[in-house]
Amino acid sequence: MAKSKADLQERRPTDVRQAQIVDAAMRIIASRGSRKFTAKLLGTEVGVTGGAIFRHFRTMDEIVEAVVGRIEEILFKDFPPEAADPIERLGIFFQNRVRAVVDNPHVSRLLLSDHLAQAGGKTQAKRLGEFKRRSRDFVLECLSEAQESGMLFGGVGPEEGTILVLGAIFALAHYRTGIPDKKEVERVSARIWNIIESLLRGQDTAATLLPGTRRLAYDAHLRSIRKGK
Amino acid sequence: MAKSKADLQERRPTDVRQAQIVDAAMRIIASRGSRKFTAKLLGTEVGVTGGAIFRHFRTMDEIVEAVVGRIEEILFKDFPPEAADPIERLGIFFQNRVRAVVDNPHVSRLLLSDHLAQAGGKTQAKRLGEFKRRSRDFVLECLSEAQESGMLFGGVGPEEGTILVLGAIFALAHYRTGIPDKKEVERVSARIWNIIESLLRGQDTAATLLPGTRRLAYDAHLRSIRKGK
Amino acid sequence: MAKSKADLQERRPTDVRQAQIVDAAMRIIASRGSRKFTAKLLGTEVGVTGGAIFRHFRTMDEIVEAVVGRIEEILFKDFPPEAADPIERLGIFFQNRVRAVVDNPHVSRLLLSDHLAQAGGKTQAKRLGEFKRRSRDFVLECLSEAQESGMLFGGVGPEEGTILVLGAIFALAHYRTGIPDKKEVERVSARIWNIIESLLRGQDTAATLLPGTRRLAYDAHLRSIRKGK
Amino acid sequence: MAKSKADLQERRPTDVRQAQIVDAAMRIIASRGSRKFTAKLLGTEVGVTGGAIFRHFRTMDEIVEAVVGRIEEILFKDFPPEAADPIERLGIFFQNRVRAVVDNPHVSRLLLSDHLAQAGGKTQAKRLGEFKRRSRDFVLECLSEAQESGMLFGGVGPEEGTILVLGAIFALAHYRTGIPDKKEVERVSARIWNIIESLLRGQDTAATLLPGTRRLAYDAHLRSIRKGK
DNA sequence: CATGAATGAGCGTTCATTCAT
DNA sequence: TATGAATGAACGCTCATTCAT
Repeated sequence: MAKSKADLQERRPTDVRQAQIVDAAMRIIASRGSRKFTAKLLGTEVGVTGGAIFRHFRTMDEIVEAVVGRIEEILFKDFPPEAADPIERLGIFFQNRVRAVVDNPHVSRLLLSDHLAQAGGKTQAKRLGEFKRRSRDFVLECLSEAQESGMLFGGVGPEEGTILVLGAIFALAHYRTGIPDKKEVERVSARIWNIIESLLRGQDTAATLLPGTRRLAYDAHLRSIRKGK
Repeated sequence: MAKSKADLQERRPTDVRQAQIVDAAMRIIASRGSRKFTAKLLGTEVGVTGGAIFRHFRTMDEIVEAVVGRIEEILFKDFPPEAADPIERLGIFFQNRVRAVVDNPHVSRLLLSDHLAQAGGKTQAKRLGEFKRRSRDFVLECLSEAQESGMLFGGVGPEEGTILVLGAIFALAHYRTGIPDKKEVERVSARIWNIIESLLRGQDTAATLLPGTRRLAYDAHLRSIRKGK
Repeated sequence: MAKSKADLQERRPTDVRQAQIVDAAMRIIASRGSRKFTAKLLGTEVGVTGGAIFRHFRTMDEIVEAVVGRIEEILFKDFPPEAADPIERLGIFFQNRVRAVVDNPHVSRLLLSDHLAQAGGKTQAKRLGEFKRRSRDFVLECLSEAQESGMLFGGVGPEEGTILVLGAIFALAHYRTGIPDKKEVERVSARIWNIIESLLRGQDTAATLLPGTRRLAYDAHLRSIRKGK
Repeated sequence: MAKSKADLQERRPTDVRQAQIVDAAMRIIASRGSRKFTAKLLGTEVGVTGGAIFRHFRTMDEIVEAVVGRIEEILFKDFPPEAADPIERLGIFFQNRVRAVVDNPHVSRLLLSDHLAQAGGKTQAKRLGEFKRRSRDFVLECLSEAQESGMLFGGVGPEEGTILVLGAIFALAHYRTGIPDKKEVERVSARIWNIIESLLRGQDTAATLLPGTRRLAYDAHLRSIRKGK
């Protein structure tokens, strides 16, 4: 209780401040827009003056760079997943990605919004484009592999599948504007994947909802995530 | 001969200028970011000086307001569609909306990017939120109605359906970063809808790909759009 | 009397303001130092706000560039003089240059002080160095030519002569810290040149003070300057 | 081995640091300009952080004050010289001063450039002005005394002589932009003084170049300097 | 209706100076 | 004695907005 003063934001070492600043930057850019991404507001958010920001980052662009790096971390944690079955692999990616954007609501807004692209220069915009491309390519490859292995139901091509999968992730990320109940989102996202999976495999959707033996690996993954929480 | 000068951008009446300005504003915000959304650049794009902008709009915020209004027009043209069958109705909406965002690439970027929300104040952000809500509610209602009428396949609830439908629209809007071939996007979007529709109706997807009589109304709509081109 | 308002600094066209700004910049840099060379003070001096400066020059460096240009004009007006006799030529240069730096007291301080070199970048520093070199080379060449023609008294080489000539100009420019009486400076500078000339020509100094026929051209030049006043 | 760290710039007593700081300050102001005269750079140059500077000087102005003091030392070392003959006295001053500014190139630039006047406040500017005045007065007095003693050749008054003497010092200090060969400068400066002296004494310059007995005192002084090196 | 000079607020950044460590 | 985080006041520059012309 003698440390009541220390609880306030005073004299943190640079590495701590850097993390705080990157956090604040993500919050600001995502929820208040790149126009509000100013050194002063950044300072206010971490409890220092605007000028003090530049003790920890040389320029504002450097902060954007760090934010983009942080997004990459979040987005591509455990990427790419390693399951033999390409559709299973896709399912793991789906759940990971939904989880990532729901747990980090700023990230999804950041990515879609191109706010970063304008806050940072062309370099950062390019990196962000790469993130999108890398994700899309992964999905496309999973589905192409599935198709080549004859696992993909004839009515759905890799291209259409990609749109459905990525679209569902987008939509789940933007599902509720307010702070969503993560539990609920998780339930919905599980149901969504079941639907997509059965669609891809060309099964009777109803059958998929009563999980059979084939889904064991995926279910195990899901359980491990839940326990990890 | 004497009017050679007048052919250039000089001394247009306010209503003409307003339209030019709103156009330019959409272009700038969408493709160069809200940070570049300045009176000077706006002026340059329509061929006047920065100061002249304020003859036609009192403030920059007023321009944002007009841009939001324009987006509403584009997004909710022919909305809501009027088909008796809720899934058919949804299909028409799907195609209209995909068409709208593909024909107006700025709009899709604008909407998702919340650039407007930051350029304008909270009022505009609210309006944009309304647009999203109105669209989502429409989809949800279509699917609820379908469910109540027993037309919705049991494996897919209205909520999941909504996510798939909206997600697909998102994904199609963002499908290609460059300027997409509209023809191709249209083909893909048609295939996507077929997949979604058969999924919703619980049919064998393959069957849907061989259009039956039930899809006549929708196909008629599609044809009318194509002719309109 | 109805124009009392117009006398104040209000709404001048860019070219007028640019001249005012360059003037003010010279004054400030020369007498208050490059540290005080700020947009705000510049603005105050010409009667506008600091920000308004940038309507007339894009950057502060551009202002420094203009100042350096102005100095070049002042320094190298009527340069090089065209007299057949190299020592006469040198005399004209001497009087011109003394006149220039006495009439424009800022220039001499500016040149010697390297204030400009730091206010501007390396480019401007180089240009200023060129001014010095060009002046020294002219003096050196006059004296070398005189020597080759056998006109230079043996006791004084071109190098020593150059130092005496340039040094005298320096010293006259810095002669009085306050605002000097131009008339007096002119008288002194004429006497100085007489001394230097007779020294260079190896004459009895006293003889030179009683101008003979050989100095007619030079004296004519001096008279024309005096009339031009 | 254990003191390898201590060999670097670490934890010096204040007096040592103060000297280092004044040195660094002179270097910086003279060669990089007063705009670069910052606590941080000063710190870097002496091997500490910017903040540490203020352990040794209370303010930056105090450093400037010390620099000015240092300049005074350099400039007025062995001043005024004590020879009976006023022209001889002047000659000693001349050589001393040329030597001082050539040996301490920073000083000459510092003095002429008024960098200090801007780095410090008005107080320092005044002191620097005093230095100039004191030097000029000394020269003027030597020449007046010579005139009163009938030693000054009639054609050259004390005022004109002062300008020639001070000008030559200026010019020698600025003679070469790069690092000058001290030996050569010394030779040139000796020749220059010979010329000036014979001019002042009204002698045939050539005679002066063959040093006679009258110059013994001065020559002795010169020799003592050379040995001192 | 349009220009272009001006204001004033604000932004990124630097810097002297202070102070807890 | 030194470090390095912080403050607060500039500074260069941009921009929305106003207004005389």
